[in-house]
Amino acid sequence: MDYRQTLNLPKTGFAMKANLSAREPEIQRFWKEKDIYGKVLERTRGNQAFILHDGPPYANGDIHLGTALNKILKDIIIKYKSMRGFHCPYVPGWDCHGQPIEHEVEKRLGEERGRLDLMEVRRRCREYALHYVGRQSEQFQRLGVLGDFEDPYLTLKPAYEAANVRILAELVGRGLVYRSRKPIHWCPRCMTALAEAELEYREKESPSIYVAFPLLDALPGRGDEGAAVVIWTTTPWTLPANVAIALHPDMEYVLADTSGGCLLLGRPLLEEAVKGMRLSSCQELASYKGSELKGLRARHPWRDRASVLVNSEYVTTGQGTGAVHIAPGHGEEDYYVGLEYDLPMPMPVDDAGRFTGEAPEFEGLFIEDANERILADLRGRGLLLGSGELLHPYPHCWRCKGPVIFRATPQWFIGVDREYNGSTLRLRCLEAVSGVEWVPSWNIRRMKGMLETRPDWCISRQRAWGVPIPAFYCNACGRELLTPQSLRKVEEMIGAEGSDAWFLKDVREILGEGFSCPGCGGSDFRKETDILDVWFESGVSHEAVLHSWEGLTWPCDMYLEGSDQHRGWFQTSLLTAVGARDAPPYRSVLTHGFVVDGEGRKMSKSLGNVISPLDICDRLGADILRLWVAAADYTVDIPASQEIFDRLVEAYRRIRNTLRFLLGNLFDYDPERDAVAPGDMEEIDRWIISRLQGLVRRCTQAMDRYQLHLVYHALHNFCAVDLSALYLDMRKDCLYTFAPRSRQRHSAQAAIYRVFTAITRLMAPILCHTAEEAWQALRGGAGADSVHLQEWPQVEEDLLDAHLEDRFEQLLQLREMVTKSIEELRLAKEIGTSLEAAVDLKVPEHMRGLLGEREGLLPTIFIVSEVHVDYGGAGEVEVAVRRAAGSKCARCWNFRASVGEDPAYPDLCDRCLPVVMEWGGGRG
RNA sequence: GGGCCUAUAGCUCAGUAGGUUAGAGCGCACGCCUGAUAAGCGUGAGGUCACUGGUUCGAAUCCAGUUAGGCCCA
Repeated sequence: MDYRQTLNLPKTGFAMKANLSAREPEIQRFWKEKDIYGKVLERTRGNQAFILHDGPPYANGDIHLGTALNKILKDIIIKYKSMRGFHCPYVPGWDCHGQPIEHEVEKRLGEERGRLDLMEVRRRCREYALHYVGRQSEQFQRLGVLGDFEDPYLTLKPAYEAANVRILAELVGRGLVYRSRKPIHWCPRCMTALAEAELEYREKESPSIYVAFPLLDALPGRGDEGAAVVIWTTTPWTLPANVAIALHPDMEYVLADTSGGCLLLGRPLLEEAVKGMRLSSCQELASYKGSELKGLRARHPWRDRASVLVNSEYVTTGQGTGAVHIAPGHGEEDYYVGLEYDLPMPMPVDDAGRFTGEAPEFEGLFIEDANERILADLRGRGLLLGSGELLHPYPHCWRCKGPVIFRATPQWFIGVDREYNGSTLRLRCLEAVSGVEWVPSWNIRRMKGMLETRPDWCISRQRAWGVPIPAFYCNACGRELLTPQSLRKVEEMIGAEGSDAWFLKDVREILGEGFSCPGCGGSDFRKETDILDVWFESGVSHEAVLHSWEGLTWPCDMYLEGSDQHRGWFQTSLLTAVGARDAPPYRSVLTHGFVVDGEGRKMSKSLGNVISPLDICDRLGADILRLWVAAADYTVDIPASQEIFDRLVEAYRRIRNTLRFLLGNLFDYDPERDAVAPGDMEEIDRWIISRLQGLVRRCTQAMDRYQLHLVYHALHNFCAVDLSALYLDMRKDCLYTFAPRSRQRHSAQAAIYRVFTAITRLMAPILCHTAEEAWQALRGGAGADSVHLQEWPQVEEDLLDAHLEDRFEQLLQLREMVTKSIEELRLAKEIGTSLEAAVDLKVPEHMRGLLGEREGLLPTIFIVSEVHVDYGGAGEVEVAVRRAAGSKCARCWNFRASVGEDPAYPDLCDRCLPVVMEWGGGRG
């Protein structure tokens, strides 16, 4: 007879094959239909808040692994905190303005470019940004992220735009905003500023010249020998704007008597320079350290002012003479040297790249055309020591393809060292940083280091797509008008109508009456055309968002972004918050590393090692991606590779099958009807319940420290070892073969029920879809609550039984010896399954305490048919395994002497016989 | 070149305050089972703790340097 149907074999609709790519969208629909996000907020309303403020990704392109990692981390933390009872509204946001979008739109315009007016460009940029907001929103939700996706914050919304002006007004009120010049990339043909991303680097042939700057002061310890310091440059046209010559403080400089005169050159570059200038003789006279020469003056080729020798770490030994010509208006490094030494910044070049009256010798000439004249002039003065041509990579304009230049233009700045109320923004920020919790903790070093060295913040951009810098200029005297009062007017307007209004309305419409120039008292103004740096825009998100969505708080509890944001959003947010609101906008800052490949190298198209999160979702499922996030120690680089995902899929399967098996054994269990209190459970069931408490404790501690990978490992280990390899394997005999309503089986089921309902909740923040699917499966689906509406499991101290666990630890050690012995027999082909084995233990007397009362449990622990214990052992435990006596019971597969005792059921053992009788009776 | 950080089995991670033969899971190899079955179980083999030097009775752990890699800056 086939006794299969008399067994309580597992039954469940929870499929072994996950098919996540199809199932997850269904679960997400379920969340949406039931408004689970709203219900979670409802459940926690009135509780303490935990606000994670979303850093806005840029609305350009599809999400990549890094963006996915970031959003999943946030989502896991929010789901966990919500289950812990915190009120966690999550408002996702997008960075919608800025040069990359404008550049993309312009590229697509093609022929139309140039014909479109500013407003049309802005309209198209807006369309473009909103398109990608929609797209990324769907992609984020596909990852299982829950949040207020119906009403996200967008930096292009009027209310958000107004916040920029509000913060700016505060900064202006504190005297932190000023206007000054700074060199930027400039295309003299298009007459426009260019961003780094708009540059195309190509080879260019430039003049390569050596120029003598005769020293006005004597060298230390020497008389006046008419010595000259020699510079090398590829941009002769920047020489009229020269104000200094930079030497490396640690480099050695040689004074040499040469065929070209008495020259000062850097020692490491001496040979090359002598060759470059074709000098026939060169005799060393003296040598100096760069730091010794600081402060000496040289004669400028054309101006009355001296060119002063300064020290700079920027000077390299790669090319040139070790003496670098400095024109602060024509180079970024030059600019910083200028700031350091408080040098003047002449700018004799106009918008069209022509020399102005500031360089009368070359006035009217286009810079490239002037090179020749400059060379001739220098030669005439005897200052040109050598000239040639050089092919080198040089930035070109993406539009007209011509070479671009560095040119100082007026910009707006936030001064970090301006004093107000007895301190500066820099110092206040440094102070504020100490009150913030940095995770990992060493991030405070990085943040402080960057704050200490950062320059003033240039917040203006010569662009169309963004929020205007709402300044006015007096048409009479040119002076700017930017006051808290004028800004309030603009804030009102932008808040009501959006930033387009700035461009559409004239000054009087915006300002109204009552404003006059602080310089000349005039009342005729024009508008600034620059817009704000997008970093300023995202930097005011705390102001724009945290006050404006229900339930959010200022400051918030956490910012969570990649470690690159120390220089980005963490810092810009801190500057605007401390500058305008006198406090940091966040209580804690958590950072993660960057995604790298299996070899630890960064992901890049050129390396061909890029993995798309959307592709992973389609092929493997979002839960696999979430498992990847949870499994990695994200404080450092996060590796991603095919192999890693393969391993994660295996791990996922293990967890899923464990859930499935648990569910399968609960098919006939009713927690109301069949419950068994832990105190009444079988010892083995109390053991797994106790182990479960340890798991809950470990997971809770790890989550509280944001150490997700410890949760993953703990959960996986629990499923693979405690449950699959041990508890469930040992308990199958009871679950399958005991009478369905027997006390022992109910005890096992009650334990399994507790385990199941706990681990599904433990994994819910991470495997949010799978946990939901399993949770629904337990209740048969319809009308069930979401697992995300459940509370995080609590450690039940009274169920934690260290003594019991210790006892089981010893039993499991015995088990290990037994399984090894069984394996020997199996290898010898004497037995197959362990139920074919009988075990004889010879143990010392002192083990009677451990084993005496548990002899009946030993066959279960070892999963064998028979165990005999002899307490007459001397020292070591001796294990002997032999084939079990008796015959195999056709139902429970144990080997029993009792099989065959009942002629009506000759293949049943005495344990199965009554169960079958009852089963038959129950059926009849 | 500068700042911050990382390096433990093929993979993901533990390794508490320097102290026995460095752990886990997965993968792999071999075997078992066929009542978790595109599952489950057992046994086993894998590590010069990146490298070099130092401190110490003793270093994966502390210090210095080197190499490789990441982020930011130049």
